[in-house]
Amino acid sequence: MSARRVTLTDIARGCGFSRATVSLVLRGSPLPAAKTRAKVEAELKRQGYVYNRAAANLRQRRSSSVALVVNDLSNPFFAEFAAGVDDTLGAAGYVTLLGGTGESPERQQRVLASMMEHDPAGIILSPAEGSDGGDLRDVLGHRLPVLVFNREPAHARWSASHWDYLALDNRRGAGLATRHLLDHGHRRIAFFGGHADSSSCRERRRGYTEALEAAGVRPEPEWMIETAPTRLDAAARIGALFMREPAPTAAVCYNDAVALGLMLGLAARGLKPGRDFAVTGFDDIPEAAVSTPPLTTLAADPRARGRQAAERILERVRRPDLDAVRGIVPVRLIIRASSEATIA
Amino acid sequence: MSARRVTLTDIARGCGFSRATVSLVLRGSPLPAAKTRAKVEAELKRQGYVYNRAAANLRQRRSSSVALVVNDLSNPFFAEFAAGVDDTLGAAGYVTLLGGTGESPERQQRVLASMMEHDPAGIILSPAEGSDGGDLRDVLGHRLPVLVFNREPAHARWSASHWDYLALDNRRGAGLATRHLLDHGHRRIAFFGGHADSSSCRERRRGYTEALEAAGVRPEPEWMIETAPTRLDAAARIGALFMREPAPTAAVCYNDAVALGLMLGLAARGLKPGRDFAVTGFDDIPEAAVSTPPLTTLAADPRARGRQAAERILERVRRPDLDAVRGIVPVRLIIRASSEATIA
DNA sequence: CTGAAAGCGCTTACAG
DNA sequence: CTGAAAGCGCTTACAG
Repeated sequence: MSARRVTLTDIARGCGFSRATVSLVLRGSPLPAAKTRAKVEAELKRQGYVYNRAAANLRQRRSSSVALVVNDLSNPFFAEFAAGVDDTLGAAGYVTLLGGTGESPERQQRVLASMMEHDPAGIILSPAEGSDGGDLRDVLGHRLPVLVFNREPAHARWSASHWDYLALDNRRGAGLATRHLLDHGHRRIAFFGGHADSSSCRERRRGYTEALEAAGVRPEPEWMIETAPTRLDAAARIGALFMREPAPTAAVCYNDAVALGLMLGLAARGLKPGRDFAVTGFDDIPEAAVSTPPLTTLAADPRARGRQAAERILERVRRPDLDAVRGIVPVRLIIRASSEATIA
Repeated sequence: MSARRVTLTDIARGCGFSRATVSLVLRGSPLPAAKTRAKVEAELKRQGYVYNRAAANLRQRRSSSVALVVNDLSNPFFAEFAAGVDDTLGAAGYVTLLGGTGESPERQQRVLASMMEHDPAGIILSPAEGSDGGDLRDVLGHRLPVLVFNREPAHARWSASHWDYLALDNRRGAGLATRHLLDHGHRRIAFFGGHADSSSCRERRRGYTEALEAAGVRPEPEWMIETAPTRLDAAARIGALFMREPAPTAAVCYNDAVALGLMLGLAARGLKPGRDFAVTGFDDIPEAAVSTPPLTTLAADPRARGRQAAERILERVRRPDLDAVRGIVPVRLIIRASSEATIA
């Protein structure tokens, strides 16, 4: 099973050249003579040589990996994002170091510390909910290009730094959804789901509030309802919408998972979403197209976002002097039956 | 931005001990005196030292990574699997090297070659469709613990080797679905979707055929219909089911994506799945629970499979002499409305 | 209990 | 055009 790994020294011995010459051949230098190159290459093949990139990186003080730390890989939005990141990194000759945090800031610290020991060239981080900018700074240091995706960690120490930031246009997206419901005649519109202390939830609530106010509708604080951003918790908290008469006739949901949970909860109460109550989501996960009824939502093309994030990080690896950038990605409204409920 | 990284030598200088002593402290050896340890640890903190695991691995001839190469991360089944793998590897102090192949055997060869240069301790591979066992052997060599998940590559050179294999009980799963439809009174049952040359499709077809025969129903070759294992292609090929009278009244589908595509196609023809035509899937992806109607399917808990795969690989890393194992994972039938169509 | 020296598998000036 | 020597950041016998 485990014979010793073939090294450059074995090749040099095998073909009678020095290790330096073999190294030059390996990396395609024009220096070695064609005849030398051919002999070395034959020997490489003969012995089944595999390049040891870790050793090369150590000597060259470079890195050929980028860390991707993601809050929840089982969410299709982040899985697509990860696929996009890996596409672009792979094409550029980098390998992706994957780490999942399961939305736990403590676990995130451990994962990041472990990543740092593996010396990545840069890091793409979709922070766990409740991440603290100071803690992140402590573990990531000042030396490494970092791109933060999707959520802004709490605390100013972070924003004062030189990290890139890429996020969806949450405010405008929620505004689009809210206006869409207003256009269908709704006036009593709730904002359902999400944790009020997460940056994306705050921004979406803001877009919702602004759209209401622009239409002359006064936002009702009781109708901003917090839930965990999951289907289960959303379904459990649906009662909060109907505490008082008159109840809302529509809800802008924090994301698709929440919207799907809300639709299940409505059905359990004998209300048919899309007919008796209008619902919108956010993310356009695959389930949105096949739910009952299909879900009106906002699409952001997470795979393309992943590619964009990876390109940006590679850019900063090549040019560490580059200024940090805040990228806001447009989202587009996908209109489906869940929001077509009309007002009696 | 980029001051030099702090090394063990810097720490040794900073606190007046030798590098050897600092190294012992770092790795928690009992040799250094408590007082020495305290001084070294203070200096480590003061300078913000980060361990360089690549250098340590080089010296120790060990590896602290495991490669995870997956055919399609945007498929929630594999995303969950990846999350499970990463959970277990992370808890054991390993980092996950992620690589996606997009179902292309050529790209898979490139990704695997790149992984090999990063010297993983082992590799978990969910092969791209059409993978060749010989090609895999060429790039992976004989030295590395390998676990193949979900699909069996073509060619005997592979099976003669010492790789672990972990797959769902495709045969029994398809048999369960087929018997379920037979129990509902169906006799004209198609097997819809998948590529006939993939191992999982062959096994599922076999389970289907055996269940029919056990019930005294003769399988109809025209009703084994090939498609790409995607929603889109399945929807496009639905006509093949209705070429000839009498047409089937039910279909065991290769997987959930195919089943969802079939249901869309049925609806487009004015047939209501679950009332006019019975459908079953395979995988229990999240969409299965929220489709119209909800999809009867087979569940295999991909996250638990990922953990299982990672544990197995770590076991073989610790004990390279271990014999290869073929693990067949049970699946369970989840009954939902899509299969409740009754026969007139 | 601590330190000097060699070595993991590469690359990089520098001679020749 | 090719080779001998030093060094990347660690660890590991071996002295003392």
